[in-house]
Amino acid sequence: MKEHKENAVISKATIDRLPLYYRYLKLSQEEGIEIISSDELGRKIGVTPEQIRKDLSAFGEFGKKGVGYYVRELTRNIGEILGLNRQWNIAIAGVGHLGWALANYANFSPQGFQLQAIFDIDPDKIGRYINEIEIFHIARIPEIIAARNIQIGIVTVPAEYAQDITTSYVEAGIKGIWNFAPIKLEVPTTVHVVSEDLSIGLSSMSYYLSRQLY
Amino acid sequence: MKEHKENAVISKATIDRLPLYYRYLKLSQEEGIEIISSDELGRKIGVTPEQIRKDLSAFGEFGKKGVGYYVRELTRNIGEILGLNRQWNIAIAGVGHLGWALANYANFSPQGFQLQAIFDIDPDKIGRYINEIEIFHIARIPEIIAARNIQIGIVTVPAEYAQDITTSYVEAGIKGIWNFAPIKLEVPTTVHVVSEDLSIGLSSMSYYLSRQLY
DNA sequence: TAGATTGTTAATCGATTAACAATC
DNA sequence: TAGATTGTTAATCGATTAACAATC
Repeated sequence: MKEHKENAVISKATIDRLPLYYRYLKLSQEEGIEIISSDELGRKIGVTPEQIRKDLSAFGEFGKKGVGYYVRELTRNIGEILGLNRQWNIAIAGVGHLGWALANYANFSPQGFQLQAIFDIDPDKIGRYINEIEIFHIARIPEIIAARNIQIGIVTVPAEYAQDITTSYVEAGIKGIWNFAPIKLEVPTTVHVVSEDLSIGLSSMSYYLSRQLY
Repeated sequence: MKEHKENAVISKATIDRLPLYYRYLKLSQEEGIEIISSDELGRKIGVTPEQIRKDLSAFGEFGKKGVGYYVRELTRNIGEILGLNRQWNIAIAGVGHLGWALANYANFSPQGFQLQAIFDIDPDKIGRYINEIEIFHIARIPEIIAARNIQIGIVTVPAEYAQDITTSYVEAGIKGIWNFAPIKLEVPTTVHVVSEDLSIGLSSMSYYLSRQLY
């Protein structure tokens, strides 16, 4: 197999599609499928085969001409590219409805994301457990983040507290923020922020439905 | 004021930024701010001023040269563009952790999104209420969607049931699907799907952190 | 060998950024 | 008037699609 092209700059669009490929490949692997073509994969996840081949080619040559991709091998390769072959320790700040839902999200662990701590400010919640993970007061963010080697912090606090929590996270050494608050977070360039702005989806839906409905 | 440019094709990127503008403008309005420049707005939400002006220019001329935008007027205009000046009736299918969180999401109603029904298959949940909204058996989707004039259906069922629920929704007359299941849904072209694929954010984060961390 | 499918280059498409005239 | 800021056109940048040689 060829070497990865380590120094090329990869587009964000490509990176956002890799998890899609990975997920479907893993499913195929579990179903015992050994080979898949870019055409087949593309049809299943809604991406053109050219796009898939282009995306993958940024990292190396994973397929066999005239044959397709070996599912097990490609899965392993994409997993490696995405850094999913290691454990990431994560924390949640804010046990509202959404934080609670995320704390219960089983989807984390299979991919190496391990919830290690939960933070809130409500005295009634502190000391309780969600799925065996303890809820701590937010004042303990510095201590716990460091002690448990947590790299990723989830922000599910109300918008008005989101920046403060983020700052605490960053000062505690967090390297990635998964933000669900509907504001733009200020972080140093060394910290990576992924924002899930849920209300945007609904509003854009409203736009399209308005135009189409009558 | 000038006429809107009704027949131009607007990019999806533009539409996805409008809710961002709208939200910040609404906040500004509540704070009593009367005028805002594209520069100021852009700084606050992390979009370049040129981009904002370009986006808005697709719909009309909403600003005053040398002055900026009247907050109240621009808010109203964007709200109109997005179709937020009317009520949208929505339903949720799947009362797992995420469905439950969304059912409790207060963010809906202020923008005219009104939760009208919840569906699940679990006999223990049927007949119960979340925030005064009743949980019905999914078999009643056709009846309830029609009776309550529900236009938008949320999908928070497990992946393996997501397509069936979607099909039920569509056959019942739903025009928009807000999908949280990690699969590609098949719908007629007349139905608009917005997907929130939460696990992608975490995986792409893993990619960036891997590259940066050591 | 013939058919299938990859990997990659070139062409196209679309979105962002720069620049600036218009004008408040 | 001078300074500020919009709206828009042109230039640039980036991402997708098309095409096809390579090869299994």
